[in-house]
Amino acid sequence: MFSERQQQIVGTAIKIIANNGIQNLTTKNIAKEIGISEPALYRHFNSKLEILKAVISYFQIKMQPASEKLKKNSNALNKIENFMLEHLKIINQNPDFAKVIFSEANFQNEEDLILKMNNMMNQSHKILEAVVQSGQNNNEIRNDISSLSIIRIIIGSMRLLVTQWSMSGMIFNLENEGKQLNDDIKKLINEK
Amino acid sequence: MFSERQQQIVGTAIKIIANNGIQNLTTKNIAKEIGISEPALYRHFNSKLEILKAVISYFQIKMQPASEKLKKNSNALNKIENFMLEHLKIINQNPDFAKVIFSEANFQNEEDLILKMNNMMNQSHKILEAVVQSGQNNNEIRNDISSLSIIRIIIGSMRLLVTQWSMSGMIFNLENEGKQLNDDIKKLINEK
DNA sequence: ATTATCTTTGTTAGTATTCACTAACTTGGT
DNA sequence: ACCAAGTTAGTGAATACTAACAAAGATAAT
Repeated sequence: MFSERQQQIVGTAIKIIANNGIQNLTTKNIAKEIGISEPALYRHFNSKLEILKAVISYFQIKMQPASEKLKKNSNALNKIENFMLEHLKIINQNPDFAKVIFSEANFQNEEDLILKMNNMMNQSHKILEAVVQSGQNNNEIRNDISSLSIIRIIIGSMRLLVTQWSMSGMIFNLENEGKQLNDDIKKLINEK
Repeated sequence: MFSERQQQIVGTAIKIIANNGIQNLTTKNIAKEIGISEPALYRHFNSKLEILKAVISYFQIKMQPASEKLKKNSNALNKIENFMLEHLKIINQNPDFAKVIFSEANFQNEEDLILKMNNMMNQSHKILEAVVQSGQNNNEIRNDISSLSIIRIIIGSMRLLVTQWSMSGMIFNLENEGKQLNDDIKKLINEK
């Protein structure tokens, strides 16, 4: 789908966003970092917006394995645990992602980008909702709490954890803290 | 502290960020929206950065009442409930805030702004932590869950709720959904 | 096999536009 | 007469993007 040069451009864009903020994501900076001229970029992407779209696609592809964990055959709480830990594992392995994720607000006025980003998020939320509800039907997850609240708790706390990790300069172990958080959530929502 | 004109400038900046994204927050747009010339802005602020700092200060002042709820004399669960609901009430009354709040990533490369924003958040987290821990000591809040996880759940789910509300175009009632979320969190963390 | 052409990917040198900000002047209230 | 708060006109720097050309390898014709 993406040529090697295109992948290099996308990777460089992510690196720049992570290190210097999206304000410094300029065609000039991308070209300089790669070591080619600015117009050469336009041989591979029609516009800067196309590059940003590719960044989201790349992100989406990389995060896919986390959503897959929600589909594997297992009980609900295990699926959720695997989802969370896989999610954090991927981010831990690609720390640049953490800062790009939260730039969703920066994409605010680019309709296409918002849609692309929203679709990505809603997708995993939908699957997660089904998992939570089936868990509630099996008396595996507490039934006196709305599935919506449970989802908000899971996704919200996970995102906050990543934010804190990223903003702290990654001084703590993301996967360990994630495991702790997941254990606590499991304790809270499981139907004894 | 801030003159009327300064308040108008800050308010206009917030409006622009909310409606058009921070990329469109330009001195030109602020001036045009107010109906004065661009250089007139510089009679009231030394630079655009100063305007952004004022935006954060304004935000901080407006959000203060929410943190105050954590200090009022009451039991832990009530304090948390009042904190959450007050927070959402303020945001509901100032919908423009929602989009500015979680744009901390936008301030990424402005050291001063990051610090200002981080201080603001850590402040309420610290107070919340004390409330949760005292609740745990009083056997009011479950003790088998780390206070850190509880805080992440409360703040994380609340932030996600606001994000969803803002991204959905505010189609649902933020305060009602907040009440529901808080009820569910209370059920989860209270020590029966 | 050699030559000719095409395509891909790069280059240098520019474009118009926009940005935050400034210089110099004006006006109206105290 | 002074001063706060406005104006018009303009600055250099940066931005996304383009025009025109160059080189080199693949493809095709002779």
